[in-house]
Amino acid sequence: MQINEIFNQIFELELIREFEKKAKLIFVKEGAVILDFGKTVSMVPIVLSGTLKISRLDESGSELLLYYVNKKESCAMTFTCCMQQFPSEVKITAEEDTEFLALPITAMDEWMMKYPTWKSFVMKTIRTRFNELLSAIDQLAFQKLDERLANYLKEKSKVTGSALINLSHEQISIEMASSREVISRLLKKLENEKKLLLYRNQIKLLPNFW
Amino acid sequence: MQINEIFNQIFELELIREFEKKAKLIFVKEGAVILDFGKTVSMVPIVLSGTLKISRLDESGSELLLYYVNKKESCAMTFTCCMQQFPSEVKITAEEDTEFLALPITAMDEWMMKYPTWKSFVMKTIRTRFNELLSAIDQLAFQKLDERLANYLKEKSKVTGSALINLSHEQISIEMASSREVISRLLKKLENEKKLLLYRNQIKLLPNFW
DNA sequence: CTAGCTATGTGACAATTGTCACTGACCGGT
DNA sequence: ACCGGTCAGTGACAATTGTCACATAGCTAG
Repeated sequence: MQINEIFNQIFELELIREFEKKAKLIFVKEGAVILDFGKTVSMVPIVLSGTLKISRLDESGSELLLYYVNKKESCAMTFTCCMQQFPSEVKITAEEDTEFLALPITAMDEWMMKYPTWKSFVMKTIRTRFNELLSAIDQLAFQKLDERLANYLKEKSKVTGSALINLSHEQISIEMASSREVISRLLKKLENEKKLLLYRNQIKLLPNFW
Repeated sequence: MQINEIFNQIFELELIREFEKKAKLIFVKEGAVILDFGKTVSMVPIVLSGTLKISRLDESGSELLLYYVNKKESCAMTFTCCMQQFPSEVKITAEEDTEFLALPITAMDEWMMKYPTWKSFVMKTIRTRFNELLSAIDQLAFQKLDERLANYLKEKSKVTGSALINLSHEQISIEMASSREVISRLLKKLENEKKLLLYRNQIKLLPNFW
């Protein structure tokens, strides 16, 4: 069975059975909002295929990309929020068409006790997400926008597994909490340096970029 | 007994007995480095009195204050690092003379299983620290330096419980990953707005500041 | 009291980023 | 092929932040 195939290297069979019994399988289209900022966390997602995007909003509507949740991964902040019934501090969006298991929050605690693999999965998730937030902080505090942009493009390329990035300059500027014109300028600079090619709604990273 | 007094509202007696048996009581002077960036985490601190400062460094030696650990609190990142034996991503310094318990990392896991109050303490710590990192990100991404500075001063004042802040402009600029002259300028502006008074190595926040 | 260190104040200027205004390019639907 | 919308390019300028140079003030050890 599909779920089994995906997780049998990570979790014990018994836990996978629990997934099959208690989790809901959900399919969302690219762009769908799975959990909005401030909403109550009602489940913990664990991705089967596709990618979820975790981002932070401020009052004025600006956005900032924090990290991606890929296949076999989950989001640390839903763990900690849900275990104590707090509203979400982040927004979760489908970066592409995505299939995930919605784990019931009521089971989280029980599974932590019962399944060592689940506990270590939770701990590992928390640790890696902490590090991703620290990395976001590093970039904001210590790097200039051009370095951040290069990094952003590398991340996108890694997530999609392609050197082609299908985004408008405006979308990029939103995810980086900057402005469209600035991003256009910096991209143009990178194009002049022969590191990438610009098209409408698309950027092609050249070998030189890496 | 002292430890009991501090923690008997939070933890079960049996766990406090474990503290007394297995934890080491450590006293450090202001400015002491408890754990340096990249070093192996050898214990989890839990503060009895005073304050620890958690900060992030980059390669070039710049620093950025992340958050404080006050009385009865601990640092989430040492939990997750130590449970899986990873090097520290942050630097821990004594913000003032501080007394803390050094909990043995070997006991963390066992206590999580055995003491519900410990488990919920860990979860609560992780959640609040996540939120503090998110708040740091918010400030870096969405706020200007003058707002960040005002916020920084408020935090300092809250931690020390005083409207007098004993820091040079240079120290502030380091913790905020900015430069001395810029901080001087912004402080001067705040002084002109009658929000604070500037002295050598000291800043006095006025009622108007809040 | 004074020499010397450290802290602060400040003007001038540079670099980075953001904003505004406008142009033309591209693209899908008719 | 044309229309209307979205997207990208660009110059001019503003705002923010960083850097440099130097002056001055305050503190402390001797």
